[in-house]
Amino acid sequence: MKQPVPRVAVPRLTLYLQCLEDLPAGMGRISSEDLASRAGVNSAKVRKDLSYLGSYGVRGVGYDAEHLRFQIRRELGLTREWPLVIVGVGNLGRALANYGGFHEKGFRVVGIFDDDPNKVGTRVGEHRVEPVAALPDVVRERQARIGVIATPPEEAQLVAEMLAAAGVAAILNFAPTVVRVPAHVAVRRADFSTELQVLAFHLHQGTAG
Amino acid sequence: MKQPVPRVAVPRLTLYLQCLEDLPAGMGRISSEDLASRAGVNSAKVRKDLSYLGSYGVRGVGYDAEHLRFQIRRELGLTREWPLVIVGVGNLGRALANYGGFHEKGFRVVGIFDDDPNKVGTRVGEHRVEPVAALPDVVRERQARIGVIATPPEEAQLVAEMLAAAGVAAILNFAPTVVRVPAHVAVRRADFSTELQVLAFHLHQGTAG
DNA sequence: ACATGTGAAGCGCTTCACAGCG
DNA sequence: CGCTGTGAAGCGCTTCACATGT
Repeated sequence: MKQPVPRVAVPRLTLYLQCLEDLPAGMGRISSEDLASRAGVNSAKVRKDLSYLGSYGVRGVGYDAEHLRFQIRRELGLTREWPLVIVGVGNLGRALANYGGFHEKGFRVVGIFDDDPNKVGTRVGEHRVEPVAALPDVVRERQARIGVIATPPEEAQLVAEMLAAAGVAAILNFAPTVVRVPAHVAVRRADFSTELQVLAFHLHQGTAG
Repeated sequence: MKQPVPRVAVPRLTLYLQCLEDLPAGMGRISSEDLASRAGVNSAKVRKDLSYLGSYGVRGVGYDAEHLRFQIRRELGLTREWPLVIVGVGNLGRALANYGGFHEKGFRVVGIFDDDPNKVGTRVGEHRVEPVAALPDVVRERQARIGVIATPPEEAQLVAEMLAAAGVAAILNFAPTVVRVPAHVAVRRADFSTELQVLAFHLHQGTAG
């Protein structure tokens, strides 16, 4: 029967979701085998992961692609819209703010902040940059649940504390440093150099045993 | 005795490395307990992870911070420099190219590419943007081992194939799509929306059971 | 006295292999 | 017949708890 989703299955569900959205138009159904090969995992894992959502496949046939998309989105909590704020308007902050897929993926930018007077008041995407001092009020008023840190590393800890104090429940930290926040706030690192270093390790293993 | 590093320990080693680099100046040694609390894991895990490198701690005392940094870097293969190329000069590509920590972290940008004629020839960081058509030759000549995809999703698959054909051994894909490459090429996704969706799931769980 | 290093137990995820069902 | 859904076995990682060493 329907069991709770294991921690490690969550990123895989987002992966399947991405694969389903990249599917050629007119592909109404898909087998676990096909989805597995697109996602780069084995089919038993796909079936097991999908079984955590419920029994939405048809034996002998496969899964209805659109229905499956909806069920994954439902399980991940993406059938509502999560308000988020972005702090830091460098190239990275701009790249994030201009990301086109927010609505489609279940998110909405409700504020973007920087302390550079040359940036405050300018437009980025559909938003006007506000001073960091305005962050606490904005987070509360617009009910932001997620804060994205796109500042230089020196400012990341302070921003994390402001976000936590203002009441966000989760932080995505792009700065190459480790921030400490109260236990009730979830933090994920999205660090470029971590990713590169993991790849370097694989290459290193390949060459040096 | 010294065992091979488990897959899942690799990102944690990079995390410890980051914590060690953020240490207050003049902190010559550190205990597993202290490092664990900075990294947000438990101390037994730190000790176990560090034991994969060898026995570099002193019982009753702790670890020499600088020596430990070096040993982690050695194990990850960061005592050499890995040449990489960046494809796509949008805000994201620029953010990546301007990342200041490449040399310190063990990487070197040897080329940056885009197909927009308005961008080719312009400078980004210390590099001049080259046309994507030049990618295969540049990768070969400058021995790039890693390719970073910072293009729109529509172009990601083609770029991935070019990188693989040109001989990179690893790809870091920032585009929100899944790319397929020959099995001998390692791929990591670094997708903004995946990270947000994982956080959304945690928030969703917290509120809805 | 104190913190590391580590066998061993415990736990959760992966994979297998096939029963179940359209 | 074909593909899903799933108990059960297998595997690898985490955590414990203490022997080890300074």
